[in-house]
Amino acid sequence: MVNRVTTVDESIRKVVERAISSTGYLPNLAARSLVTRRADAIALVLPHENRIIGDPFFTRVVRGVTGILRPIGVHLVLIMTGPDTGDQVLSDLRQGRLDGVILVHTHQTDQLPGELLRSRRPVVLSARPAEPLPITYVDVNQKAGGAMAAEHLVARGCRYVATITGSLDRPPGHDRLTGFRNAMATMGQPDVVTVEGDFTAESGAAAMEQLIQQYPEVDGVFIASDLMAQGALPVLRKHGRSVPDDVAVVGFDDSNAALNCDPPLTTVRQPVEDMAAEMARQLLRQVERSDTPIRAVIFEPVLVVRQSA
Amino acid sequence: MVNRVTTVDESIRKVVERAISSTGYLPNLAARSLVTRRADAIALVLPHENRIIGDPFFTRVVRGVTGILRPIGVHLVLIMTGPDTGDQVLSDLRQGRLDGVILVHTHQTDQLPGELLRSRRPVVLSARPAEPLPITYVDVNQKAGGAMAAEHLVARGCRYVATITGSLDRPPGHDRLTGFRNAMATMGQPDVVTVEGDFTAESGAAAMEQLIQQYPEVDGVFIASDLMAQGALPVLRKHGRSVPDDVAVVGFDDSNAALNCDPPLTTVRQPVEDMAAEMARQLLRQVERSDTPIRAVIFEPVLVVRQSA
DNA sequence: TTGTAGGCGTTATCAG
DNA sequence: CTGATAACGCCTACAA
Repeated sequence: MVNRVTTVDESIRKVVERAISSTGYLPNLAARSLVTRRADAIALVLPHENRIIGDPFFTRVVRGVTGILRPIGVHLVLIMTGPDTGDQVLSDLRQGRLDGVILVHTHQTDQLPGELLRSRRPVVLSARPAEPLPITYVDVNQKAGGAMAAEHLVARGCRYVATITGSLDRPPGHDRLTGFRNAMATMGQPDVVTVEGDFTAESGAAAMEQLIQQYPEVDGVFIASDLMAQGALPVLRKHGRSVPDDVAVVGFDDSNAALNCDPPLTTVRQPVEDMAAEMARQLLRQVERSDTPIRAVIFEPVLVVRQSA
Repeated sequence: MVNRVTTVDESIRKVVERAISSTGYLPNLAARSLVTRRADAIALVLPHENRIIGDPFFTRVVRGVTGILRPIGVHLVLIMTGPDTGDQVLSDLRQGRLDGVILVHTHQTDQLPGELLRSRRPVVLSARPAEPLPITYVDVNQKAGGAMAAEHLVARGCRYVATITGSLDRPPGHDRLTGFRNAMATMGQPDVVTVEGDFTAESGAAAMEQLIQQYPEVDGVFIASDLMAQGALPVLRKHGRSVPDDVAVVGFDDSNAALNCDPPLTTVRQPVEDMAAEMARQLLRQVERSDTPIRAVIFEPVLVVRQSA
């Protein structure tokens, strides 16, 4: 009756409600949880590496997820992966402390997705799993993003285009390169110089160093993350190349790093908040009914033009 | 008996434990919570602004707190402040969904600390409250940090020293300046040019612009956060000043921003992980026994010398 | 040492 | 439409 039941006299309801608000009564959620079998809490699981959680990307994920969870009073439990995270999460799920899990940037070596799947718990991934799994995920159209970068560089007149990729063993790194290459090929430049980074600023700097040695005539670079671009720009400057006049640079993500770059970075923006909100929605749907069909929701990226290209 | 009871035969205990592990039995925590009156969850409350949670500082807080919480199975619930966060948190506390709260970078206008205090719930702040409150907090010795910056700049021979401060209406901003000024005065330079920023990269850039106009002979600057320094460095370059030869720069925080700077930033490091761990410990102590005395735990900063000064 | 009953605060069910 | 009662799963006490 504390909950919304329609079958009550208005008069008596008023009285009770007055009593409630005067007493400051609040239902004990542990007791409720005991019978409803809902924890009203979901976990956001992140790789433990320094960068990810300090990455502005993460802020946006939290904001998007919170936007959905907060209004319905569901808690967001933050979990950084560690040696025994898998067991931890699994038992939290079984113990009824967690209703489901959002896995962000999980590595392909992780067994967690598979285990969660096997135990038939609500799960959503933040990107296409490396190996095909019957699992719901939300992603940005990575290939389209890579293609947008290619088209922008060519359109602004770059003739010697190269790319610094992310980790190629991870789907986003792989797909961005594929999209970029395909688009370049379509525009008559099938052979693009490629250097592999690992999404970090340091790797971006190293890759740019290598790129300049190997391909000094370069006049346009697609760098598969803003963070790598942030590392790469000082290297260009060090070598006396001005951006965008000597070399045009397009990043990926539109993180704060893009704004902190000098010059501000032209980049491919992912609608991270929207994607995160969708992850939350998909997860809640699974919590609601366990027979929810598996889905892949793909968002379209947008090119944000600033000064680097 | 599932818990540690000593009054049991070794033999039978073995049997039961085998059964437990083979069945994969796990106690339902909602039920346990119902009787123990513990949620085994605490909240980390952060200001909602873009920057804080995307700030590497935040990563370190999470890592420190998680280090304490994880081993004892306590959940970390992430809450970004919003219009009604206060009520939300308070009712979560009352409903027994939360055992306590860590307030990070709370603004002085927030009424939450006072309310929590009044309802006698476990709370810990991440810094000295603006107005004196009988509340437990963990902080770095901000003044000592400011003084270290001053001493380093003077020691390396800077004669025209200035500072870009953080928000002066916030204790850290205020205290860093005080410590810096006092130390400069002690070393015979009582009048230091001061420009106020607000801890953001943009404000750092604007402040540096203003500083160069107003005090062109400047050859050493203490910038009260790495993020502001990151914004300020391109401005120095734009004006043809090389760092550290023309102008030496010392930051504060030792966030990743310090490493992403060009050149890498000499900065005052806060032991954020340790501080966060201490916050968790203090909070758990309060959860354990509500008569835990109020404490202020102060950590000492360390100067990290890189290339900017 | 082991077994049993009662209660924690809700929700859900089933007569009245 | 209302009111009583049985779970929910665990812990604590008290008996056996």
